[in-house]
Amino acid sequence: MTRLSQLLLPTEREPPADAEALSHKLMVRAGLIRQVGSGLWTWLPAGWRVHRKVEQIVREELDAIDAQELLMPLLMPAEPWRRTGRYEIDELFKLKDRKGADMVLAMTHEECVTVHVAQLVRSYRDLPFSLYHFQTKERDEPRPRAGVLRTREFIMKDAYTFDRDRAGLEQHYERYAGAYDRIFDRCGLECYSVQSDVGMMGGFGAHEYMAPCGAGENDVALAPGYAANVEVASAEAQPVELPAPLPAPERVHTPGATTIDDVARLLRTPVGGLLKSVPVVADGRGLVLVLVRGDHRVNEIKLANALGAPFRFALEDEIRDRIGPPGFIGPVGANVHVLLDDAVGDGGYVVGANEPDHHLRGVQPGRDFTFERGDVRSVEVGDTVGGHPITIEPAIEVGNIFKLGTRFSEPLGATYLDESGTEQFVWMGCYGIGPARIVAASVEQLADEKGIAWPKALAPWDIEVVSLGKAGSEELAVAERLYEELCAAGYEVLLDDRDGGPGAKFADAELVGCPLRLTVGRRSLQAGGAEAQVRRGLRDVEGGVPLDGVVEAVAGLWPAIP
RNA sequence: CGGGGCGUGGCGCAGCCUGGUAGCGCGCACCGUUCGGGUCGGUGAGGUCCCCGGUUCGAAUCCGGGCGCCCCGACCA
Repeated sequence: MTRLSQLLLPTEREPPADAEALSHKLMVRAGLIRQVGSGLWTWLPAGWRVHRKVEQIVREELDAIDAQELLMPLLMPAEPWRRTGRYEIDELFKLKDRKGADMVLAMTHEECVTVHVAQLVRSYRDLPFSLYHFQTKERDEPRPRAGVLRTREFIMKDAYTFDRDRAGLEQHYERYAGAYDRIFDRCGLECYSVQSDVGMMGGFGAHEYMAPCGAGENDVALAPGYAANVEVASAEAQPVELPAPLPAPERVHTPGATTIDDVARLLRTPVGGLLKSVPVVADGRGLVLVLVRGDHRVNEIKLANALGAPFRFALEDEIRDRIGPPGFIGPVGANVHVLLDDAVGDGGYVVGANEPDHHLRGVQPGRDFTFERGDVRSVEVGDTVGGHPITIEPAIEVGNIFKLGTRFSEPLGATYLDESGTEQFVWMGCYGIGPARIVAASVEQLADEKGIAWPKALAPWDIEVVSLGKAGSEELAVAERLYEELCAAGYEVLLDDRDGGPGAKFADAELVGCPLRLTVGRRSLQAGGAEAQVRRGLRDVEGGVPLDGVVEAVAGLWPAIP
């Protein structure tokens, strides 16, 4: 049913009072989604059409790389989650069935799929293969937000690959990376594949697919030929004008100057000429003094990777006992291992003197203290990659791919026998896409002040035919005819056959955002046709389209419409 | 989990401070009007004022407790 007079398409003039994000406001206003509870949303008919468009693109591209679609349940026994150590995750919804057995609502399906593979795969002859499904995920998020961008229940396409070894996994991974590029491209989304942190899942490598948009939750560092999550990004730091090192560190009185800014002001030194001393305690390594330039910030993820272990910041007492008075600590003369950030260059730096109210200046790394190097700082706007300054943009993660290795096959016993009859663990990869996020990101990226401007690939309907006449009018009769002909030609068409003023109809059409609008009114009928307007950019098509031969005329316009 | 805010017809809000008949705009229904950018006029329907308890002759309003929702941060397998 695509007559607006009968369609449940509740458009609103005003956005919900509590909406912040553009996509949240517009998707509600355009009648695509409606909230049920915190992080819980109903997809109304128009919204669901868009969601299914995305699903179908994903499905076609995955089928094209020989992935096999199946469907696993949402509700499952807790047992496999205990075995993988993930039962304790706070976001996991836990419940009991009537017999008192522990159950969970799957937040992802590694456990489920691996249990099957453990049972079904016997031999290297059974490998490799890959499976995927579109299934609801349940996650008890601490803070759902921004409409459909971060919810407690959502549909995810999750895929899993199964190989006999690492080389097989690498191949599968590359095939998926290719499919993902094609998917986001077909969706008309601006999207970057960025190196990402493997996080607590461990694993052997991961990429995130990031769609830049204002409502994004992640920050991505971008330069020509470069894109990375700021969590792991590396770049060349802007240089700092530094004095040469003094023949020996000079002790200077800096009463009460416990912050970088205090010291820089007092000593008239650029902030980048100070070294910030950050004492941390790393698992298995003990106390480590991390040094970054005064104008830089320690990146905790990069630091953990550089240390090769999780860490925590040192406590005041530990600092006092092992190094010096907090606020005045430094590497010189301290009996502590030093990790020096890569961005620290040559020159005479200012560091804490390890005694109250004093700093040292003219300090030269290497001469005055020994150190280990590491890239542990967060990149900043103005840093460069390959000579190009980077920008940092917010982005929404619309997909990810992840080399799991044997993270799940080991605890769940997914093994096969190789040619020699030796039992081996299956090597796995996992690959996610959130269709709802693609929808929201598309709205964010392409909307204008009038509303949503769908790309052809995602639009709920290809064409909206607007009749400006009331019931029984010639305008409506003509609009009906165009509608029938275009439908018969294979277009998805929405007909605005409501009794209403032109203003309201145009406003709704622009809000809902179908790529092409045909308008049938008295004016256009006198000109012998229907007016045509491309939604993106609101470009009027010169001369409109004729009443006889609309299908041909639209077919002519269609390829040029974004 | 820390911080802030909000719950009053479908939506957006006022009223609360200073207790006394529950209001406005939009939307909706009907009549007329208009008919190429959210027409105009009239009539009308629609509300447990989030819930429970307390104070009071009387509570949307004051007090206590609870629930829900949003935003910022933390978190995000």
